[in-house]
Amino acid sequence: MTQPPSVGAEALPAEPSKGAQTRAAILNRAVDLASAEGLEGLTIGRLAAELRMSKSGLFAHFGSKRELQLATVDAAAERFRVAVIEPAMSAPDGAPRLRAMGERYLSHLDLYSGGCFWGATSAEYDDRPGPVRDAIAAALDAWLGELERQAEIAGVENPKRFAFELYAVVMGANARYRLSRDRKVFDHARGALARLEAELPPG
Amino acid sequence: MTQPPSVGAEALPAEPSKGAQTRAAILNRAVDLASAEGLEGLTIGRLAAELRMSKSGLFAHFGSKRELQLATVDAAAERFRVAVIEPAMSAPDGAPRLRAMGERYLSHLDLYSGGCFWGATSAEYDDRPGPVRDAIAAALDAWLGELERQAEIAGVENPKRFAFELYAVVMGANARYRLSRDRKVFDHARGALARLEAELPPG
DNA sequence: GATTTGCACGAACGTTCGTGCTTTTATAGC
DNA sequence: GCTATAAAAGCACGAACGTTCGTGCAAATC
Repeated sequence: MTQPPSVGAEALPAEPSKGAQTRAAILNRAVDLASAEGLEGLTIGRLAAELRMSKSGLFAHFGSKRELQLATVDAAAERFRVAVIEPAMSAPDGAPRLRAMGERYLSHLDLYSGGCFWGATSAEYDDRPGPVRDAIAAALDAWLGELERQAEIAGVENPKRFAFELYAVVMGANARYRLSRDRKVFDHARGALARLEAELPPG
Repeated sequence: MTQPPSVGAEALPAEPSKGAQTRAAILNRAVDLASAEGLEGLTIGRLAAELRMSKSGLFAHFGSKRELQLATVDAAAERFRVAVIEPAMSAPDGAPRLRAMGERYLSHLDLYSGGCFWGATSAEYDDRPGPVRDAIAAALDAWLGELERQAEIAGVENPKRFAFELYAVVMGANARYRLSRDRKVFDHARGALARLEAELPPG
């Protein structure tokens, strides 16, 4: 399971400590749970029970529920980055990357049991001022900003509107699927993305 | 304040009893509160405090929190019907009514302090099976169904996709505005609706 | 081999939640 | 104006929440 200590070679991801491993496992589960129940509905007791550890032991990793929530938002952002942003970054700037972003988003939804983390939590916190809301807003702003940048590169006349529309279509697909459980909405979303793509100037 | 009892004239909204009035006032406030805090975050104690009545007195009107939640969903549906559906119904079938629906939705958001009730609660309940989820899903299905019907009348080649796109744009505008508080998203949404409208066949 | 540190545990705290009872107050018909 | 009934309040409960505390144990350090 664990590597023998390779003499001399000090890789930077150097054998995470037990605590760090536990923390990562907690946050991994926390992201899934919060996607389904929300960050407020995410309860320390239930999280601990699912991971078969004590409330207090889990609690000690974060010190407060707010810190747990903030760490969960960070973990979700990292997961999103790995599953959506980074793969799309290998596509060329502009139109291809926009296409990759949309498609990656739609396909990465299958990996969650509770739907898109951001769809669930942004609706939950849009009226609850504080650091949690700020963190969620910052993550979404970053994604919208990237979409807008790529739309600009692609030569769209109104990049902000284009970014909004792409966001609305994929997030709407998530929301609609969660409620109807009809996978046809993904076809509709892909159709909408294709229509959006057709708007891009040739180049 | 109260009208003198007009003799002989029995209007159908016949002087609601005290209890019915109180109940209506409770639900009116409950819709606003749930739009901001969610139907789970909606607490009987807080609702009672805001209406300056006792927890138990308010509670007696519904018998359980679940019944309060269901009644709140119904009240929200009624509010939506009055503010969006009915006014749009005065527009002719097809394209004009679709335009009215989108525009009415966007403008009716200003009436809420906590954003669109359905945007908040559908995300909250999409993973909580039960009658509350069913009621929310039914209300949204009804709206989507109406949009689809009008798109069909307007001669759209794929009414389901058209309805989804209209839904995604206006709901996305709500979600995006709640988080960014930038009213420009409504301009983007109206631009997207115009582009969608341009897709309609002439007639 | 002794000591310190990192992690996790169980028990208990105070608070808030929904809910059930009983009593008081307000309303509406004779 | 009295009375039956409906509406609201008062009070207490059990459960679940986040949080604190003291303790046990294992690995690491000296």
